[in-house]
Amino acid sequence: MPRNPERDQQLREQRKKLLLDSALQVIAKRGIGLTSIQDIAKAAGLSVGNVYTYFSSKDELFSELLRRAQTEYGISVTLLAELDEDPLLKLRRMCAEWLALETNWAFTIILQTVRTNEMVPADIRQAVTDRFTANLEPVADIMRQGQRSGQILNGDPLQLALYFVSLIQGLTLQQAPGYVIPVPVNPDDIVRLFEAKNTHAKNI
Amino acid sequence: MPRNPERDQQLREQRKKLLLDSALQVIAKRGIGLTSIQDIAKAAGLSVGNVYTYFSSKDELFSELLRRAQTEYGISVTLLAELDEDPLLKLRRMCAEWLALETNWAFTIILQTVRTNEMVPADIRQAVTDRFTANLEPVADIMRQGQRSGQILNGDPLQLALYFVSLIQGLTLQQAPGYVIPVPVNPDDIVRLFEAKNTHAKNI
Amino acid sequence: MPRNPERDQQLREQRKKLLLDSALQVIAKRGIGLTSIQDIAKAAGLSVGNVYTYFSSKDELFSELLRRAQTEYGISVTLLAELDEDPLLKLRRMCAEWLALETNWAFTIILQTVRTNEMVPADIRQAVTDRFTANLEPVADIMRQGQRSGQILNGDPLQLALYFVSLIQGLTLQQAPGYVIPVPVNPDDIVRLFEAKNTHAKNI
Amino acid sequence: MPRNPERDQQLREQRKKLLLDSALQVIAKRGIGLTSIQDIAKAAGLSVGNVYTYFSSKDELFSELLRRAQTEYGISVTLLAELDEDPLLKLRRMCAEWLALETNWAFTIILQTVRTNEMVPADIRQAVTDRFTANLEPVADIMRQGQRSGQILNGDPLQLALYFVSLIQGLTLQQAPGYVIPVPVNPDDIVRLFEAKNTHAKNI
DNA sequence: TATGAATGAGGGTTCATTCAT
DNA sequence: GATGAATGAACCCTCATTCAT
Repeated sequence: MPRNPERDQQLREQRKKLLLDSALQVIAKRGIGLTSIQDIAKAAGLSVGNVYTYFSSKDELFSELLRRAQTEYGISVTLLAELDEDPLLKLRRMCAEWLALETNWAFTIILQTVRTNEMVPADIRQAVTDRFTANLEPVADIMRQGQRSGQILNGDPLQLALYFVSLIQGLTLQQAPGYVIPVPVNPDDIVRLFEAKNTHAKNI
Repeated sequence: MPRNPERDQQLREQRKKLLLDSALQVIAKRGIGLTSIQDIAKAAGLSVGNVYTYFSSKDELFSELLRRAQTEYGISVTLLAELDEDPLLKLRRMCAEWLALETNWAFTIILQTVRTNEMVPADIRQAVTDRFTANLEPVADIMRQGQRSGQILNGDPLQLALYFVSLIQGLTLQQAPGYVIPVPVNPDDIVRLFEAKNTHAKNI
Repeated sequence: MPRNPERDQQLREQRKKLLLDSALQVIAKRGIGLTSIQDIAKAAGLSVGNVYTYFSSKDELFSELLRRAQTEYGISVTLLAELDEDPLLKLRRMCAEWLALETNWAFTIILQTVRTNEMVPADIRQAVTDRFTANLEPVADIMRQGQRSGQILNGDPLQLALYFVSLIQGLTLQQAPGYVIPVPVNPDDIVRLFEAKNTHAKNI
Repeated sequence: MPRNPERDQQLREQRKKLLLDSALQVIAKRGIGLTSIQDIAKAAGLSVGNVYTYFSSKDELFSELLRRAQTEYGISVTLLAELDEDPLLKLRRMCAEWLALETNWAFTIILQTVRTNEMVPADIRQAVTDRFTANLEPVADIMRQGQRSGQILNGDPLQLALYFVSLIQGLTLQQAPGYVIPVPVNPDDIVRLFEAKNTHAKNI
């Protein structure tokens, strides 16, 4: 199989993805502060020096990790919003999926770390914040859909979206592995907070 | 003004408080992982070595910082719960106060960081989690009060308390200084999520 | 000359040996308590951080240093014991060789320091003590050989070995470079202490 | 009781002695490397700063400690040498006393540390070595007495004294607390090494 | 490209010594 | 004199990054 620029580029992308996935795994286990390039390289089965072939710095790797995760999340929530389905069910699915994946926990931590850490370059912080804000839109859409059908509370849909996402993220952060708060968490109960007041009355 | 043991002790306490306050400021800016003893000492105007006159290690300082903040918060929310006042108003107050103080922002970040950071020793993490859980109780009490008067949603009060606190903390984390998400946050709207569905209808 | 794993391993071993030799030199001069990684690195012409590429900690380096020295000594004294030679001559040789080499002086100092220094972790101390005790055996063998031929004093051979080794080590310690005690030291005279009382003249 | 210069001087001497004794105790327990001014002060029930009222530096304290110990030892061994007693018995007593006191262990370690450590100022090292050499004299005297009575081996008495003292010190160093070499040590057996060859024959 | 040794800055911590009270 | 807080240098160790092979 002869080398060609296209195939090289493909391999490069594969390696980058491998490194990013490995990074997320390690961070999920060790926490962001204890994750070194060494750890990531080992988890990916590459050498330390080789990591720098694909990412110019640790910051760039983390930044790229966030970019991809946020983009993926944005796509997935946009698709969800566009589904022809009960809005409340959509919220429930978001909630359940988010709380289920352990990697989301790591991702949320990285997100917060980057957004609250002044050591992170301003442009990266800005980019992360912008994507976060943009990703509120599809959630706000779901809220709007629910409001139209009278299933979801009135009020600024963007605000509701922010509350919903903040609640989920807040809960995610409580789930530090091994130190769980002894209170059950239930997607249905969470979604219920956003249901319109007279839902039941109506139904009855 | 000659020295005496009492005055010495007083000065000691003052210095400890100064260091803890400085630490809070710095951590809020840099994040816990990047906050060095050097930073704290500089912020407090002391030498690095002198920090160890008051705290035997960085861990102890952080642990003490959290202990104090959580204890203070616990007392304040307990007092709030015991007030003879509209439960919804109590929630509103909690919410407003929490989102108003910048120190709460720093404190929330530290709290989350400690609970999610493997660099923090396990026993400290456990202690923090335990206090966090204990501090849910007064909030659950408020929920119970509201449920008895029909003002607050039915369901496990402890769970509702966890949701409420998580939501506030989640929102707090979004408020990174300088990179605010362009969505207004309103305590009344937040409390509304926890109101009983047919409150108004009933009352009317 | 391209790199390959074998050659890498070889270089690694060379570097380790270089570091251990440098450490021995420095410790001999400064004493174990005042020898820093910095000193060792400088003596070896390497950077401080690089030392940790080869040894995971200062303790491990010291421990390895002792392990090698004691193992080498054990082999050499075992070989000596097995020689087909006059036992008294064997003792004389041990004595002369030991007092002659300056590295033995350094080694003795380290040995004693480790065994008497609470800064050294307990397990390392135990290992050193165990090897020291084991290395008494070959010397005791020599004593037994001499006792069989009536050339060496009666009594517990292990005890005699301990006395012999302690005497040599005690003398070694007196030989601090530049501050020598003005008393001549003579291997023959030392060995004479262990000769049987009425050996030759009387028996013949 | 009014102050007067004489009494002040007395108190000063008492405090110095207290500090030196405390230092020896602590060193015997912790080892020289782990003994800090703080430890010594605490053991003596004084404050850290106050130690510097009596000794200008840690080095001076250690140096003074050695000076006193060596002087005391010198006096005691001189008295022993002048006793009208069997020379072999004298050696036996020296040996037994030396190996019995735990503080002698600490003292021997300090002695060796100072003599083999180039960080110690040259003049202190020289002084220690000189006193050590001087203290060999009384031991040599005992040897001479024994040689005159035919009880002790022939040869340079000073050399024999050095061997005897080195042997005792070597054995002392083996007795690191908690890591004892499993070989019994017996003063009688040690003295026997220095007995004249045909002692028994003669006696019989 | 791939490797991992090498570097150097920085972090936590200790401790002899000084100094204001 | 007595106290213990304050200082600053030094120590061990880690880790992002570079570089020779």
